[in-house]
Amino acid sequence: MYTIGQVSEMFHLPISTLRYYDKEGFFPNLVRKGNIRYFSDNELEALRIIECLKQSGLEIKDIKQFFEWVTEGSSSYTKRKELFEHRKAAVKEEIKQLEKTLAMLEFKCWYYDTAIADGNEDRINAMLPDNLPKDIQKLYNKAH
Amino acid sequence: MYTIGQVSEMFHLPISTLRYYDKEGFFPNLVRKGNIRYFSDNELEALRIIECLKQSGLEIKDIKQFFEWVTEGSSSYTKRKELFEHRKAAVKEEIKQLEKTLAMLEFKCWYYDTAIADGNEDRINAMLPDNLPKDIQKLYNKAH
DNA sequence: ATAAGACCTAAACTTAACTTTAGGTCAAGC
DNA sequence: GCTTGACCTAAAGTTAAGTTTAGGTCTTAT
Repeated sequence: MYTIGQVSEMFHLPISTLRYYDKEGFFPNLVRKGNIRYFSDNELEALRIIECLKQSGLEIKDIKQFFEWVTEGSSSYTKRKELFEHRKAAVKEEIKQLEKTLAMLEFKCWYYDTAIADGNEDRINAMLPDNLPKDIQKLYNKAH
Repeated sequence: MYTIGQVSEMFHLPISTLRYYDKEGFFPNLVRKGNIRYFSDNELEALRIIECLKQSGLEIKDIKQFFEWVTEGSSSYTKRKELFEHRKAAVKEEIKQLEKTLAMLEFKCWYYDTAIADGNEDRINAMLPDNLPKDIQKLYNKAH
């Protein structure tokens, strides 16, 4: 059993955020003793799920919906599974996007390395858009 | 040369967003004829950079700063390069986080597959936290 | 010559996800 | 017995990144 201050430290989340999550219904089984919240492993796992769904791009109101399904019990297993499948697809897509972004950033790092060495961008501009060094051309094509 | 409507279609961005970016100074070399904006390849590349920096997690005010550096010319090459290096590190970190998130989502998909097959979560809970099937245990450990 | 369609501005509005404020309870240490 | 520190609530405030509104211009098709 942990107090809100302990959980705040464990997850590096402000206390106000934990209270806000509670108000949103994200801890359906949270126990209170004399108005004070006590977080169990159950709530810590809920927090991990919240962080996961948030990182996956889900909005707070839909995370709320998920916890409503949890309180409905086994009849909502299928809905919950579909939610996770959709989030899985979304995260895979997001990673793909970020890899494209990364290619652009790596290209730009080379770009400025070269510009710094040359003192200007003339030589680079002469190589664009398809006479870049082989590895750099790959990055450029991925990013564009 | 493209009108704002054409660029809007090409990049799937609302016209209002392009005007907002312009007002923020993201197109330092944009040409106007009789008050109408004309976007050249130059501005399209600026847009690609904006999208890239935005995806990398940079805030609008810092993207603005970047375009101020661009107008300063070659004296800011080093600053610009450092910006891209930092964004590169940030995106790599973000991808790592998303891969952890993905492990959690894959674990949860297995979890609900199993719960649906069993009609309850009892068997799964008996396996937690370290008697899961080998592959699933890997996902679980990565996510926790 | 008028209606439609693309463009323009300045300024007010929106939305999500918190965060801050103002005020209060309660237990422990000095 | 009083102050400090950790907890509590309800309600107002914040912030970023646009979006919408209300008004206007200019060109082109009818």
